Amino acid sequence: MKSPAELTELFRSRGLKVTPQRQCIFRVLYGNEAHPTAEVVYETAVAEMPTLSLKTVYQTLNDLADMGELHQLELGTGSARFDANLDAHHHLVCDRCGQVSDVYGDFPEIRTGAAREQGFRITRTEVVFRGLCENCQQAHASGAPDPEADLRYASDKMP
Amino acid sequence: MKSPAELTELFRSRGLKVTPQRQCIFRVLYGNEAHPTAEVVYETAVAEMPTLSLKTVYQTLNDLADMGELHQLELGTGSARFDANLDAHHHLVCDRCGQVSDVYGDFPEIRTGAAREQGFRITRTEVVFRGLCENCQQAHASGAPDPEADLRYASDKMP
DNA sequence: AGCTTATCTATAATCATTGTTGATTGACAA
DNA sequence: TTGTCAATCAACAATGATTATAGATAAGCT
Repeated sequence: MKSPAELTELFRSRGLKVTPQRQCIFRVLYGNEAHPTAEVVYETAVAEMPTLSLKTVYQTLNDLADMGELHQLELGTGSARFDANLDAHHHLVCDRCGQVSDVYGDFPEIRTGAAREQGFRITRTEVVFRGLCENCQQAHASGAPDPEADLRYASDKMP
Repeated sequence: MKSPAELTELFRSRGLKVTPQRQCIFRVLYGNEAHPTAEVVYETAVAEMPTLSLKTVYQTLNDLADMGELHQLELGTGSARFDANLDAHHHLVCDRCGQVSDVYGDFPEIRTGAAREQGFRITRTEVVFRGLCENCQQAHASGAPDPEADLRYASDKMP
């Protein structure tokens, strides 16, 4: 995704105002590869700017997504996740903890095989791989008692 | 998906009771290729059985999904959609009206290409094609004034 | 610095879904 | 077929994610 400085330019050029709140959100997102939810972005940003509201986070994330500077992912993990990585890539989703990671790989056969299917005009193709991440495989193998545990889809804080 | 009679057997064999409400829901789902939301299943079923509650629909859909007799899809269209088609297939989603249709096609390269990625154990691979359906392409081309119109994600009634 | 207008916070509303509860109803066995 | 008990029903309330409303505030241009 673009740097905070570039996003500042972009917002100004579109007639949108650049507020400290928005800049704080830009900083949280920049280089973030954790696919955070709006809530997680809010928690991270509020540590730096305690008066920030969740609504502002939603608004800014939606603005960025509308401009194509951020991708919104709906992966069935309860809430939308935002992806600052704009390179062509796909996703790996853990069914147990909800962790999302990136998979690089171009699959030309999907595009050629399904092109112009049923009169549709296809603009994007998303591939989602689901299963268990390394940690959750171990937890499962070592007889973790409750696979429906509360940690399922626990908020994954970013580093 | 299994026929209402087979589902009746299956529920009994699992110790679940087969109520008229459940049978009504089985009938609504059988052969349904419209990927209905819970709300749409409810609206269809309630026409036949006016006392049915939405909660019962959710409960039965979840029971069927837990048994693997129905797939729950999270496609970012606002609410979960239920897919009675258990054959291996993927989905085409219209960004404008939310219509979902099936795409058959086996893409071996995505399995071989991404196998055992980053320590993950992959159990399912879903491919989602997004774009505009035939109707919405026309609406867009003919200068439909409001692409954010209310008909976006309108409930798609089934035949 | 002042004006205009977008944005901010806070609060409340909405939507999809799930939990709770008392009444009702299947399935099974006698 | 009828009694029994657990499962299910419907109505209501609660939850979690997201969005709308409105008055106060501040960005950006002049």
